[in-house]
Amino acid sequence: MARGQKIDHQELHTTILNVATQIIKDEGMKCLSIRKIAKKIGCAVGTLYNVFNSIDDIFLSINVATMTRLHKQLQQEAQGEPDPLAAMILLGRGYVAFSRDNYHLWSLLVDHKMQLGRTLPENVQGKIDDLFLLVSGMVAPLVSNDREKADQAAKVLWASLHGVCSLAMSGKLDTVKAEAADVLAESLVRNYLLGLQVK
Amino acid sequence: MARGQKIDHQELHTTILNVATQIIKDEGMKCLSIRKIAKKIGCAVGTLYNVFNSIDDIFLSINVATMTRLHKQLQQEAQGEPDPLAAMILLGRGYVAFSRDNYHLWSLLVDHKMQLGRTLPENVQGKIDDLFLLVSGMVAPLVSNDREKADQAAKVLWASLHGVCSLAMSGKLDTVKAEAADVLAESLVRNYLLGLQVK
DNA sequence: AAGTAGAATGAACACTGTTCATTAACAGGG
DNA sequence: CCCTGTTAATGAACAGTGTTCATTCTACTT
Repeated sequence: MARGQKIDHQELHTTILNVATQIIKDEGMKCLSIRKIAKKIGCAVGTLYNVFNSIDDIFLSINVATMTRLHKQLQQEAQGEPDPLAAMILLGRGYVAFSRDNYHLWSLLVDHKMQLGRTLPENVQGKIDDLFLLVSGMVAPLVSNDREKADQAAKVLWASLHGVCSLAMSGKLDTVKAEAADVLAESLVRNYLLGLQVK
Repeated sequence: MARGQKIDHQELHTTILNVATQIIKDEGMKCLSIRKIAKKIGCAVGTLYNVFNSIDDIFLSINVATMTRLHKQLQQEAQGEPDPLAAMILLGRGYVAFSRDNYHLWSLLVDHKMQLGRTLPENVQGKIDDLFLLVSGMVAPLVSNDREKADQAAKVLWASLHGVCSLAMSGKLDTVKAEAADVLAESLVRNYLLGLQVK
């Protein structure tokens, strides 16, 4: 890329994200480096810093995109199922499926951590909230639309689903393979929600 | 340390682990480096490689120690409670407390991943199994001592507890602070186990 | 045509884990 | 007591990492 050449800033932005996303899809986040992106694009490392403040910003942007896709997929997965419990089980299975089908991107999503002291940018937190609200809204009918109860249940379910996928993926659940994760997820969602309704 | 000087191999081993553990406790795993350990001990970097094969081996050794402590603490926490449900709730709270009180060490435990293709050493997998068996044994009385049911429930609970702590710690549960994690954990354990016993 | 603003550049810096030829200290034999 | 292995501590060197910034070149304005 010639010096001083004015290129479409927005275009470069998306190119960087596309290239970075592809590397992560193929090789995982540990194999992503600034120089690798620059080499694949055909520009200098410094150029990337004119578009993103740090490699962390690139990670965060990718995560926002991943969460947007996840949200859409979960919505589609559960929509049309009138029974709230059945819908929530579908959502659980959908989450497991997403984490399996997007292993490296999902790993980035859950493994990436802010450096100590820094908080999540609001657009990232917003996406988290969106996902949380999706779950909360689905749980509400099961707890007499008690907002507080629904929020707590949603937090428990969301975090638990995350835990099941997380341990299943990293092989830390002993003999549990990725295929079995959806069985665990269904057991989790069904029994937790049943338990909530006991008396 | 003078060249060629024969020092107690075992002593150096534990010294390295102690120093590394202290750094992680104070600053987190991202701040641990081979050179930092060497500097604090007062030896060369190469010396560390005579004792450990890689920095990953150091991480794994620390994780084994952490899991041993966690196992002991959970055992103490729940022992003496005759009611299985109440005992399991105690275990859940104990787990949350441990992750709160040992933030950096616990983070290392859950964040550390084998590089692709490599599997966990058997002593590490053994410690995971120990913890899992602890939970499985406690759940058994609640599912008519059905081994298979108990194993599945233990997997669900263990993974879910992990998820609750994980998201609570990283601030990804929105307004949920670390103090509230034990409330979520209790909700999780109680209602899941109640649900399991419905009908 | 000259001047200016802006961005692409890549060398440089301070780090990382890991390797390995060098070298110093010890142990045993003559 | 010296000499000779053997052993292990050493730290420079290597190939990486993210990040910075003075330089340089282009495109646009006056």
